[in-house]
Amino acid sequence: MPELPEVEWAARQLGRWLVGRRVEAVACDPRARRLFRPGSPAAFARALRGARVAAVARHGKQLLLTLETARGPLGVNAHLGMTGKWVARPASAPEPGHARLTLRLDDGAVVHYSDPRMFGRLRLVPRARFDEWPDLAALGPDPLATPIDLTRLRARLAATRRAVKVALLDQALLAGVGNIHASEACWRARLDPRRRGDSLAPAEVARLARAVRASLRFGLAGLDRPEIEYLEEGGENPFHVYGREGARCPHRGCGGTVERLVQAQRSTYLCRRCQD
DNA sequence: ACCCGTGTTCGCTG
DNA sequence: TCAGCGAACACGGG
Repeated sequence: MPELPEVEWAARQLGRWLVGRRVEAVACDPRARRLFRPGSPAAFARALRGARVAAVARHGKQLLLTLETARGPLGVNAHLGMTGKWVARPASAPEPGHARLTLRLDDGAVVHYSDPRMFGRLRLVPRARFDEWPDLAALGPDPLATPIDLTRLRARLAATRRAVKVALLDQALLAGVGNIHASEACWRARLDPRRRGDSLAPAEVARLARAVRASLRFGLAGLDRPEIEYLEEGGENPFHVYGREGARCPHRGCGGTVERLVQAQRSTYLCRRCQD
């Protein structure tokens, strides 16, 4: 599920559901020990009970919740991993499958975090000092929130021998680009994803930066419709090359075929005819 | 049954 | 010292 557009969408939903609300009861799945850091699921539940949610923010794929507790501010850094999902339900509704965290709010609503594979994380950040948290400090700039600094991107790509598509997955380069949009951005920029980072000319870096932002905005536009209440699996593949092995390249007049290959243990989709 | 997966982290290697 | 690589994590879906 989660690429950066989905995480942005989750942040907006969480903002609507949680900000200004008090958490009256918390339940954590005791078997999901690896999800809650530091400490145990029970300790996490104790830390959140009675807190009021002051803000929900996002940087890259990291969600940042600021809570006010009796002992002062407390941060929660949430990451959806591969299969994490936040859902709001009426208190009377059955909880979703693989609910790992359940928050009962003072307005009667119930918000669940569900995550079958438990590759996500729910991390307590003391005093909500996100800027001092090492994992977050290591992230690069967020390409959905701010224009891409071309000088910085050029310098960082010039310093790596890795393939450009693999470099795009490095959250220290740009925070939030995942496997889908890395492929999509290379296709939009007509760049071969196997090109070494240090082989790109300045004009190619500029094309790539535009393509990254265009792909992310395109992804968000597909979600940002008021009638959507929950993100569901299935439906049409909204992407241009991702998951489209064997299809015609959608670039006008190209006539090539989308192919799949593997880079750094992840699928890459490309059209060899127009990406070079 | 078998293979695949929208992500991150850790340990090894050269 | 460090960039880069590959296994590991855990489970559902095709």
